[in-house]
Amino acid sequence: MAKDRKIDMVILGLLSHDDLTGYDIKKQIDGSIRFFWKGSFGNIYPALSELEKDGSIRRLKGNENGGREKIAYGITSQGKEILRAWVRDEKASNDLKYETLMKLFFGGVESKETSLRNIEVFEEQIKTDLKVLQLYKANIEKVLDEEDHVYFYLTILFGIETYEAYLKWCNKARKVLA
Amino acid sequence: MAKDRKIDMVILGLLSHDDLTGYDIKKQIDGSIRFFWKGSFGNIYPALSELEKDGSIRRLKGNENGGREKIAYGITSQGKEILRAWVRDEKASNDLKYETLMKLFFGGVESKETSLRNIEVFEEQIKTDLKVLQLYKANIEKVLDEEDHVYFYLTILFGIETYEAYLKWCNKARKVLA
DNA sequence: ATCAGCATGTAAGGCGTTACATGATTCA
DNA sequence: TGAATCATGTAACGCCTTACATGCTGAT
Repeated sequence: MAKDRKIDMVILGLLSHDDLTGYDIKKQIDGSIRFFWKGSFGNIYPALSELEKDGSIRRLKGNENGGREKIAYGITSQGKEILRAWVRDEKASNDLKYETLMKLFFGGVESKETSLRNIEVFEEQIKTDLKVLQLYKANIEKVLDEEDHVYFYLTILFGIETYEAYLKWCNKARKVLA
Repeated sequence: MAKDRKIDMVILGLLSHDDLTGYDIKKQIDGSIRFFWKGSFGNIYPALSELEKDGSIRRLKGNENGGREKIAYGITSQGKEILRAWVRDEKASNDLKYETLMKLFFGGVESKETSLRNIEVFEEQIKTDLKVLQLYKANIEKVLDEEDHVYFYLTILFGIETYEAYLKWCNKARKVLA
């Protein structure tokens, strides 16, 4: 196992629900997972190779539709145990890098309008993402009875709660600056 | 200039207020800046060398107290312009990695108690940090009339707003899981 | 005298981003 | 036929973390 490569856990986590290809995994990361973790092909494919090598996942031969090269993976019992051990481990590092906040922190070297503009750009991005989250929320509330959906639901609630806080702050910040 | 090394901007930003040593910079990062950016000695010292080499900062000879080795740096006009150009640049990447959320997202592979525990650990950390932020807030509100303090104040408000949202979410999450 | 904190740096190794390379399939 | 999307990978390069190495200063 890689020492500290969390992308391994994203992969194991996703494969614990379904068999997936690297491309599928990327799509899921870019969908709902991107709100708390990111990944790229140059990241995912090497991780898949290594996870296969040490027996945490296995390559599946299910290539039913013609000659297309498409490699799906499934999790092994070893992989499942590694995933569980990681979930049980209490320590978790939440590493936040807000370049927007940094620009604001040093905003004194430029005009007030510059900082207001930086806040505006941030706000627009948040509004866009918040709409996506609210869509997810509406969709999942229809199927909330299934046990596993609860965990997805909680992460969406987290996103909505924090994004709304961001927007509240944007308004406050505008007033303080003015 | 390094391509995409934001620690350069932290350094330039701090030096735009005061002359500082690498050690001072580290302390400031570990203080108020750590809420939106992090840095280490292995990060800061090489960055200082390179910033000096391309003329964005300069080494100051002010070593008044005896033979102690202590290297303070000051920003140059070139460094100030680089900092300003970066602040003016609208694009900013806010890169958030919440391992806690990831553990929760895949919480279905373990017991409900495990997820509740992970939430609890997160909550405790947030409560600790929120107290620090509220202290900062109280202290800075005494001197808010100085123009430059406004920017620091805004970042503190950001932290408080989001951390309070985290705590609200923790309570919701507990209810949803129960 | 000893220990915590001040102070500067280097080295190894790991991780990730970006760009590139390649080719198949689907739909207009 | 051409473009978009599906699909897998590699290579270069850069950045950061961690651990290590070294020595001074101030307080008890």
